[in-house]
This record gives sequence, structure tokens and C-alpha cells, in this order.
Amino acid sequence: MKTSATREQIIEAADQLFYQQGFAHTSFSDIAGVIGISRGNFYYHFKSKDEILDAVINERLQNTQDMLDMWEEAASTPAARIRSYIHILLTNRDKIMRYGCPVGTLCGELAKLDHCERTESIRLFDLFRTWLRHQFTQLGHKEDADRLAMHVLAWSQGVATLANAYEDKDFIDQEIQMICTWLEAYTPPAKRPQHSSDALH
Amino acid sequence: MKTSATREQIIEAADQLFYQQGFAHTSFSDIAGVIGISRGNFYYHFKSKDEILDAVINERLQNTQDMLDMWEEAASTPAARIRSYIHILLTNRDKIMRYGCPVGTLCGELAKLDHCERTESIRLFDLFRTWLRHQFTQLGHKEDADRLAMHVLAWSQGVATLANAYEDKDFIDQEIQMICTWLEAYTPPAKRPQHSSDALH
DNA sequence: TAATAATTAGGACAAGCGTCCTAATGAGTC
DNA sequence: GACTCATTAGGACGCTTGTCCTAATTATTA
Repeated sequence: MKTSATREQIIEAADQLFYQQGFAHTSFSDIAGVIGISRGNFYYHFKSKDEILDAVINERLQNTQDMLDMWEEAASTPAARIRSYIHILLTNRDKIMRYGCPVGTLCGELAKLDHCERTESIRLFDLFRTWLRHQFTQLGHKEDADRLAMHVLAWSQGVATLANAYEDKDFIDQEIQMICTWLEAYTPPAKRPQHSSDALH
Repeated sequence: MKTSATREQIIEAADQLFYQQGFAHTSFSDIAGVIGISRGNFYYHFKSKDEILDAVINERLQNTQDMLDMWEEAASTPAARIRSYIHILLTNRDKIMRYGCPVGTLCGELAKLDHCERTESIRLFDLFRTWLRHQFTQLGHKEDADRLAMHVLAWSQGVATLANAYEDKDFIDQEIQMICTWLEAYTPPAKRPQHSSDALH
């Protein structure tokens, strides 16, 4: 059985709805309604709702890894690659203002539900963490690489949370600018690009 | 009708459970089980579940305001007051690692549920935002006061989100240190206390 | 003590949920 | 056309949910 078309549709619709409404608040009826199938035949493709969640997380893991690989090739310097990460705040700005960060909100919800898939969801954070750490290592930060990666992760998470609460476009833009300015202090002077820098940090 | 004892018990139990399990995932049975009352007499004290949520938010608003007022008196300088805020990350460290930030996670959940109490929950953020802004204003930051307040809010939210995901004590401690160090740069030199400062920012 | 009001317990209710079962439909092969 | 297998639709199921109703209980007052 290759990956069935219906199965793919279910995963995609669930992916969207889990993000927009949360996992627990999304029902089979919701998913079925979106793609126009009967509620009954979910169990031909999945054994349980949790298994759909597992498939959604794996889908996101794959997509995230692909995105990171793409950034790795597209951007020429580690600093530019980190900026690629920061700029998803801008690319997904409207969705973040409505639904928050898909990774942070999922991990948060599964933590509260004490759900067994919680561990899996954290692997999404791991992907970014490892990738960012790698970039900082390339910037010459041996000891601090992981701490800096966590710092960037936390920073972007905080921006997403407050952008979601206040639905504030300008706040996102400002913080992105601050992160980029902060980042320049961790870029080797030789490779440092010439930006305007009224450094806040 | 003064505030009934049972009513207070319901609000307090709901407050805890909404934090630990989330609002949607907490049932009347859950609350009833905790305080040992029947499921039936909720509707003597509240008209609906949403009204309980409203009462819980108002309770939190009151407690938060009291806490801010206390900090206002207890700490002698604006910088010390801001540090009071930062240190709730330390005081509530264990709970944050298990359940995240009570404000951030509630706002996030209500945003996904598109719940009518969402606006009320954001007032919790407003309380901190206004208070922090006031402190930064006192530090002499006229134009930037609100941006700096939002920055501190976002930073602490990010720390809570990742601390929750990774259940990492040390990460919280490190970030608190970073925030305090960062804060020194915004404290007038005359009043600036002598701390060790291997500044990361 | 008797009467009245406040408070509670317990269950009924309709609706929605995840799950499961079975008959019907579809596509592809002999 | 007949057969087989994959896929689907539709509904039944047991359970839980928020909500509501009513009788019982407790507290308060006369």
C-alpha cells in the first residue's frame, strides 16, 4: 500500500486544523467535513486519532527538515542561514498572529494533555535547535553554540506568543530587527555585513 | 449574596485545573471531584462554564494586580522591580516546566478556540505590559518604554515555552541571568548596581 | 418549633465524541 | 461478465460533555 491519496488528504487537513483549532478541539467530523469524506472510513487508514497526530507530526518533521536543508544550501553564510530562520516570523506573520507558532502551541497543548505524543512533538524543536546550534558552531562559538541556539528559539517563541496575543504586526517587525542586530554581534567581523545598527543589545 | 465559600472553592479549583490541563480539557466532573461537590450545583453559582472562566480570569487579574502593587512597594528602584518580574520565572520554575506560563498558555488556547473570553485573558498581559512600561519610563526611556516592556514580556514567554518543552532547569537559570545582564544596560549608570557582567548582549 | 430561604445532590437530557462494524461501492484481473 | 480485493459510506455503540430540572437538605428567621 503506497501512501493513499485519501490518507494524504487526511494528514494535510488534520495538520491545518490541529494548528488552527488545536488537537483536542479538532474532531473527526471537522476533518471529514474539510475533505468531504465519511467519518466512518478514518479507521481504514488510521487505528486511532492519536495515530493521525503521529502522522501529522512526522509530516511536519519531514517538511521542517526539508526546509532546513534548503536553507543550508540557499544561504551562503551561517549568519544568513540563521536569518532565514528568523524570517519565517515574517513569512508566516499573519498565521502566527492568528494561531501562534505551530511548534510551540502544539508542544504546549500536548504537555497540558499529558499526551504520549508529546515527546514526538518536541523533536520539532530539536530539529531547529540542532540546526541553529550547527550554525553557531560554524560561527566559531564552540561552548556557547547550544545556548545561543536555545536563546534564538526562545526569542522567536516569545515573539510568536505575544504577536498572537496582541495581533501586532509592527511588534514582529521590530523584534525581527532586534534579533538581526543582536545576531551581528555574533558574526565574525571579517564576514560581518554592513547593516544599520542602532544596537539595542 | 456575599462571595459564597463554595463559589470561591470552584474558582480556585478551576484556576488550578485550567492551568494544569487547559480550559477545554477540564470538565465539571474534574472540578467537582477536586472539591468534593456534586456536578449538579455548579449552576447555582454560575450560569455556564464560560462564566467560570470569566471568574477565574478576574481572580487572576486581581491577584496579578496585587502582586504588581507589592513589587512596586517592596523594590526600591525600577530596575529592581523589573527583576522582581523576571524572578517569577525562578519562583514558579517547577510549575512552568510542567505547564508553561499560565498567562501565555491561556491566551494561546483561547485564541485557538476563538473563545469570547480571549479579550479578557489578554488583559493579564496588559497588566504586566503597563507595569513594565511604567518601570522603563522611570528608567528614562520615554519613547522606547513600551517596546522594552513588550521585549521583556516576549523574552520571558519564550523562556517559559522552551522550559516547558525541554523541562530544563538550567536553561531557565541561564536566561534569567542573561535578562538581568541585558537589563543593566538600560539602568542609568549612576544607579547601576555592581554585578558580574560577562555580557552576552 | 414552625416557616421560609439558601444551598445542595442526583439524575435526566440532547449533543458530540472516538471507536467499531457491516454493507455497498469501486477498480482491476481472470 | 464474474471474481477478488481495496476503499468507502453510514450508522450503531458506549461514553463524556455542558446544561437543566427537581427533590432533598441545610441554614436562617419568626
